[in-house]
Amino acid sequence: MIANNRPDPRLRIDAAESSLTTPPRAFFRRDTESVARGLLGMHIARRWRGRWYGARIVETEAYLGANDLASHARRGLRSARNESMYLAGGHAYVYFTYGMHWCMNVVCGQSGTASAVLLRAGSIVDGVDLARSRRLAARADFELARGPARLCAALGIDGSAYGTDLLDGAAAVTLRPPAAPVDAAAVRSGPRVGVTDAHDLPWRFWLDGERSVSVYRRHSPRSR
DNA sequence: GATAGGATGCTCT
DNA sequence: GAGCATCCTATCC
Repeated sequence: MIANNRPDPRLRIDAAESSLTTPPRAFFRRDTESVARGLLGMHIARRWRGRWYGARIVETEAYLGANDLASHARRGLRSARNESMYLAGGHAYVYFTYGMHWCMNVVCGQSGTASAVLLRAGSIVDGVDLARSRRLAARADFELARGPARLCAALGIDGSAYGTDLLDGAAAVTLRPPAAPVDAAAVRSGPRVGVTDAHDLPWRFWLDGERSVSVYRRHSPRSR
């Protein structure tokens, strides 16, 4: 474990170097919306077979826990599936959905609360060749991690990352601060994608102009 | 380009 | 048993 409690604006990302730079724990103890905004521009780094590769986060969604009907922890629900949502801020909540897709959240708040931020999209900055090999259906590089399941697929993130401390620089999946400051004016917000309940709340955030931001589609009930 | 429908299995009610 | 924090492909314009 590394000392993560000292914010350092000089931190820079270099995937070729060590894994010793992660955001401070205090960053994730704030309110969910602030964390969702602040995650934009950060990098999610994945270590695989001794090599680091990763993506710059360009789109997030805030899920506020017990009082958010769209959250997996709505009404205080606690189960084996969402147990990691109740860990301290900075851990990973990974879930399997639609019978085939993995999606990853960054837990926020204090231990015992269940708010989280879904990583909806990223642009691959390291290991594009590896991401391409995992995402053969992608026609262009900006499509490699456009969408929460695609992001996980491109980086090879699955249930093995469940509960990972993303601020542990030695973990297989870690967070890194932005390589360059993010212009607050470039951050946009709007309704969340694909949720059935509370779909009009503007808790989705993205970086304006990024091609990897996913296409907004409001949830529509499906027949089987 | 936009849209509709199928795939797939886990989770909750 | 119904629904799902999704993605891919085919089809239509």
